[in-house]
Amino acid sequence: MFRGQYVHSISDSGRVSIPAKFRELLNTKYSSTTIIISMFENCLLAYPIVEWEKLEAKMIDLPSFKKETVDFERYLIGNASECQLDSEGRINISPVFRKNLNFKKSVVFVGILTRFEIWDQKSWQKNKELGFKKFQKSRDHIDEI
Amino acid sequence: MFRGQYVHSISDSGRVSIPAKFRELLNTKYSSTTIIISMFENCLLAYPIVEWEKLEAKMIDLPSFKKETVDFERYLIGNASECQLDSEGRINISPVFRKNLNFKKSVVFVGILTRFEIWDQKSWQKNKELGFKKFQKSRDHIDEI
DNA sequence: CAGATTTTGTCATATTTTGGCATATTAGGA
DNA sequence: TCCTAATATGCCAAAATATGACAAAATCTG
Repeated sequence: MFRGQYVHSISDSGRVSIPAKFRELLNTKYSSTTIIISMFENCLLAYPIVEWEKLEAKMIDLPSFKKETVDFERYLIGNASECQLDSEGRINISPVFRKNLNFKKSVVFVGILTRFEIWDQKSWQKNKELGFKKFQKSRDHIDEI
Repeated sequence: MFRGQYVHSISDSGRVSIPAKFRELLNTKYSSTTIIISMFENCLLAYPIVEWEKLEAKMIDLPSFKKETVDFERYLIGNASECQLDSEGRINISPVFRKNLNFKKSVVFVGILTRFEIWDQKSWQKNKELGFKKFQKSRDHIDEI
């Protein structure tokens, strides 16, 4: 499972290395270093190809013409792009993504079970206190755990 | 069961040894010295991998994109990291954790049944009086015991 | 098509993490 | 209270990791 936070620096050309722990998981559990990256709220969302395909399979079953489905799919699929890790475990993040999310010098990788997020470090910091408050609030709704 | 308090010192690189009593429990009851640590309010939360996976199994069934789920998982899993005790019974605590929780020289291990907490010694001292007040208040809400 | 610019692959190196040993410290028993 | 065994921790060498540099390849532009 993807877990934890890692801060990496990103080059001017948008190159960044994926945390070793995540690479290992891709190699062992997923036997593939191909990932799909798409936009999410203030961050990028990255899935191992296998997990992404599960997601697509579920999306295909959503009611095609429902407004919410169209909006959801257009955003998530429309922004998706496939990446291959290179021999050093790095990927390139396109100028479009970097511009939209304000990626500057450092980014934060955040592992969340079957996927991971990529944040600009400053945005992540800003979201931190908010994140904790949100967590506190969410706890009341997560009665099952 | 994890019980009791132990004060240990933490190296500049974030290395700290787990109390022998806890290690013994991991070996005997859990047959694994892999633990997951995550941030919680003012301290780290540590679970034997088996106990943690019970939590994750529940989390994986939550609706992935719902706001409450994202907030909850981003915080709890995003802050989690897997640790293998080394041959000397030590783990590393990442710079992110140490910074957030203000871990200085000494930390306190606090055993709580199926998990244990790790506090910065000073924060632990500070929270002591507060802790008693909170305990007093909580008593009225614990109906099951 | 030629030159300029960007992307990619490879190597080198600084930094961090890990493993193992040796010593200091603590706890428990006689 | 002292002795012994267990435990914690400092230290150093070895390995892994992140990232900067640069040349080769690919792509874009006029």
